[in-house]
Amino acid sequence: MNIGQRLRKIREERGLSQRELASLAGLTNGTISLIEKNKTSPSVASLKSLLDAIPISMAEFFATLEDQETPKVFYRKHEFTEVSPSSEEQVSLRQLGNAEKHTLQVLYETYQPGADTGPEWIVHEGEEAGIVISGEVEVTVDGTVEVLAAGDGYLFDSRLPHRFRNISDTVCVVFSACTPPSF
Amino acid sequence: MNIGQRLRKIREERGLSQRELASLAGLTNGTISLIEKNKTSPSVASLKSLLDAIPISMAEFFATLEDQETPKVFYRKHEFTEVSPSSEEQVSLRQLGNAEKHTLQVLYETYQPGADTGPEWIVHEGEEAGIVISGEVEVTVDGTVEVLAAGDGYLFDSRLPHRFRNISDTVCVVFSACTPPSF
DNA sequence: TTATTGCGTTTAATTTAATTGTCAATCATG
DNA sequence: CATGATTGACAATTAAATTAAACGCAATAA
Repeated sequence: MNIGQRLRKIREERGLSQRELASLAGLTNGTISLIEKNKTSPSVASLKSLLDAIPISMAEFFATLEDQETPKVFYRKHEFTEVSPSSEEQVSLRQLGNAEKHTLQVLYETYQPGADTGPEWIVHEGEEAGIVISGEVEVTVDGTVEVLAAGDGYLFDSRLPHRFRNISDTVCVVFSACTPPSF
Repeated sequence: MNIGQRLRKIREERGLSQRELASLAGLTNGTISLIEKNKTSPSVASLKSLLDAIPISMAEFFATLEDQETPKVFYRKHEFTEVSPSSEEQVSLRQLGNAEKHTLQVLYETYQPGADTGPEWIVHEGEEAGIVISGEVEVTVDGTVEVLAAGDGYLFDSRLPHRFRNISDTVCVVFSACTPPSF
């Protein structure tokens, strides 16, 4: 996001010191220093005070901020977002990035023993592929059933009805990709 | 601003409960409850987490929020903003609203004894008028000098060089209007 | 009834933002 | 040079956001 850099930029464009802006906004120079160095995330109320004093609207502030943003490329383990329906306790689907902004949806899937995406068949647009990282999973595609183990993979047209089941007694982890994103 | 109302609206549009959204955003349901009831102003970081989970961009969130905003009409005493140059200690100019958004600039002016806007003449576009609330002030417009007391007023073309001085030993308060705003 | 589940809210404890006061660096001015 | 003023940064304190847990309510099922 880099709120700090953006705030500093527009503040300096207006020729304001931290202290001047602070007094206009009803905050302190110390606060502005911390915000500009990204050492704190200001409350929306505080940021609004600052932007009103400049003045510039919240929408404008974030519009150009988000435009300039370099697209996110790298994701840490904890940054994957859980996207499995909350009802499903047995299956965890952890998605890489925000699929709505991409044509590729990448999932880190965890199937507990007994987990099952059925019995209704999954059908959607696009193609999907995956590779089993650990454990075993039974994959059914258009009537054909296979049990895949670590290192095995699959690739098929998502319009073919399909289903995943963990019929083993250990957790199964699958890494998959799908295009276009289906949810 | 009403961040709370807007957040609740879009959350409910997506059919999410506070708890669901909380787990997606990595916050707690209690926090969302407080935000939606405007009992707290979330940090920008927290709000971003929530909007990313929905998902909707910050710019979008504030764009429609600020569009819907009804223009501010009423101002409390403490909401007047001090606009006199920081160098001037003797003169306080407290402005009603944000002049940049209006064609009318309204000021609540306080002149300490000895206060003087001179010796350089003030000259700018537009017309200005005022009425003395309390105390006395010497007003010079285009060479003509008058001392105005409580109840007296003035109205002139701002392109005429003018100057205000408090030559009495009591504080003088003037209520003035100017169009278009000159600063 | 009597649990049970899911909802939003509230409260006390904790974590974090914001203030206050201070500092060294910078830049004019006499 | 001093000196005074102004700048941004920092440590310690205060204020506020956030958490974690419990609460009350309504809907649903046993």
